[in-house]
Amino acid sequence: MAKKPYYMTTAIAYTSGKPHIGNTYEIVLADSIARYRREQGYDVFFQTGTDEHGQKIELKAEEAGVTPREFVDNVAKEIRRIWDLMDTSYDKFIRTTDADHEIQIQKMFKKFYEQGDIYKGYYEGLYCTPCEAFFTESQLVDGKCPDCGREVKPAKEEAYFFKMSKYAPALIEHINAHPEFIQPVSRKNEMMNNFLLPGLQDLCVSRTSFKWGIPVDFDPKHVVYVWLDALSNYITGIGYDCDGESSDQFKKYWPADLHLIGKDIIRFHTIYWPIFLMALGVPLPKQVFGHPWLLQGDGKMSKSKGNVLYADDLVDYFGVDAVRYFVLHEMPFDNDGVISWELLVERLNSDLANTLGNLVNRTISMSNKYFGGVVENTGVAEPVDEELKKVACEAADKVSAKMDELRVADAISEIFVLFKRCNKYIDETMPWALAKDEAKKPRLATVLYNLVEGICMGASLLESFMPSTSKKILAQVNGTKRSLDELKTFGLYPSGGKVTEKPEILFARLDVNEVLKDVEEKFGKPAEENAGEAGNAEAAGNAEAAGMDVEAKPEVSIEDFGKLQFQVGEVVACEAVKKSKKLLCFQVKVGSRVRQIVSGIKAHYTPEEVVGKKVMVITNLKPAKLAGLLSEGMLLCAEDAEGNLALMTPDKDMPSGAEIC
RNA sequence: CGCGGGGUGGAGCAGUUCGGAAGCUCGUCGGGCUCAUAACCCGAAGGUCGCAGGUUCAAAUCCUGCCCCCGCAACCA
Repeated sequence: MAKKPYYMTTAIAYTSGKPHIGNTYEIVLADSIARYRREQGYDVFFQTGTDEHGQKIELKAEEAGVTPREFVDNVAKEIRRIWDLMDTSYDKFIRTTDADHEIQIQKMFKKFYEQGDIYKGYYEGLYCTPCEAFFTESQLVDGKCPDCGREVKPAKEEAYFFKMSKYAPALIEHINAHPEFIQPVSRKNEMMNNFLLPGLQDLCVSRTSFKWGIPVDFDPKHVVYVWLDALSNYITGIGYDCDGESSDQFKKYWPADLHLIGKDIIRFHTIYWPIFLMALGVPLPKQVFGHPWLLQGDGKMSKSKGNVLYADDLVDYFGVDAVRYFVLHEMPFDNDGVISWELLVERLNSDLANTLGNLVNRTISMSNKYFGGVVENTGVAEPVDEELKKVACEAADKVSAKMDELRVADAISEIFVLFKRCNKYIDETMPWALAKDEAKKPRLATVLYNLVEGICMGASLLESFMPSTSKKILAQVNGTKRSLDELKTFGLYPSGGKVTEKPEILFARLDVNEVLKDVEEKFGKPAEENAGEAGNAEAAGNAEAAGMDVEAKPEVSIEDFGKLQFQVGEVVACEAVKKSKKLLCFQVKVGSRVRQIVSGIKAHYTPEEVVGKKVMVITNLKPAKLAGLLSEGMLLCAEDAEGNLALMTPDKDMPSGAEIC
């Protein structure tokens, strides 16, 4: 009987930079699902890849002084290196810069155009020529360009639009008819209420403002909107052809069984993507699952705080499987998870070293000590064995039930229930006591047999989540991996098998403080302060004594420096910007002129306390519009590791307008 | 009134769909055991389930109002 196909994908990673642990989480999650589905007998095709077009990448490449192509090649390589490091079993790694993908996108775009789903229209607005940007009436400042303050004039720019509204009713019907389509279900209402029911606007699906994208072949000054480009990877990657020459692979695997994505991009996957597919006449994917996020313990991951976690750094400390275990275990079904060095150490110690590693180690040690490593089932059963056997035989079904709901964290927990039960069984049977009585040797043999068997069963289930640990354990006890069917039976370990003489420590315990200290040295900053007990005061004290290091910027010449103009300004008025959490709007007198400066320091200063202060201002910064207010310059502040700000003021009284050099 | 998520013993979370004895992991304390990676097993302490009202025989769960935290976005020039 042919295996049932199962096609699943991750979102493709955007190649704007190195992926952090949160991005890496998705591929590991997907991998565990893919592996388990294979275990369940599906013919799985698991696709991941990279999304490589767009203005942001064009800019990043420019900053880095390389071509976009070189830039994405580098990043894609790095992403793939990390995916491989994490032992993920993807079948295909697609890149949106692949030639066959690009050709299909062009064909699709043309098809949409020819069948009237895409029409050429105009993006209308008020245009500022020097800034090359459109603005709406409400964005203007005094009727002028909010960026540069110059005149704007009505203009329109050519663009292609997709008629979303045409397909909206069909999509609404589909979502209602298939409640499992959007997971978790709480997201379904969000999509319906916020986007579908109020009415979809036509989507602008081409850009002329940058070049790094797939050109529209019949109108090359346009490039295809990145989302249309990126989403389509799910079909182009398996051989979809717009002219009806799709591959056998496509026919076999489409529609996809699962799109696994972050919760932030559910809208694109449950509205735009289905509509594009409808327009192509291709069936819709069966399910889109928006997983939660993995957050840093102390909040936002930020490069300036130096606290971004990367998979490869974590792997250096804990190993691949421990990191896999952590991200899978710590991530609940529909809530964000938390990750930090401390939590990682805690999980490693308690679950992996203590519960699992120690179990395997003590079992093998006893087998060697009492029976020279030979594991024999003498059949001397006692009632106490039943509970162990029951837990062992039910484990596979319980794991499967959780996996079918995509509750991966819960599935792993079920496996650990078995390992914990094994540890308990050792205490119940007290093998060391049995060993003292020669007459009880047969019973002792059975006890150890049962333990080895339990470990084999648990290790087999572990394969989807911690593949190399699973292999290591089975190798140490000289067992073979069981299929899910075989896991319903207790006692398949061949009697007379021999375990390894020297059990290797699977997971070594780590000392939290040592790890933190090490991390601090290696990354130059505390990864995270100990919560509680004088942590903050102490941290502040330490920072005071040690100073704080920040990421160094490239050296600049005196000429570069000279381009900036700093002056002393006097705050003559200040008020909070309404509707803004962070901004204060200052009137700063610099020389004879009073200029308006908007600054994000509301959390640190009240308007009253800053009036009258002399401050340091960059006066030749290009004006910008913040919250609709023109800001001409920037107030300089010092910022500490906690993000506290202090305005810079002159040491002695200086007249407003005095140049700082 | 921008969108969204959240506030449950010291920490991290489940439970909220469809009211019905407050649960899990870690930590702490006490005990047991000694095969093992100071590991394992048992037990205990510890919670006004953010606040205030309401519905109900019964509310963490339903309703109303409020407070606080966090993402995203706009606006950390």
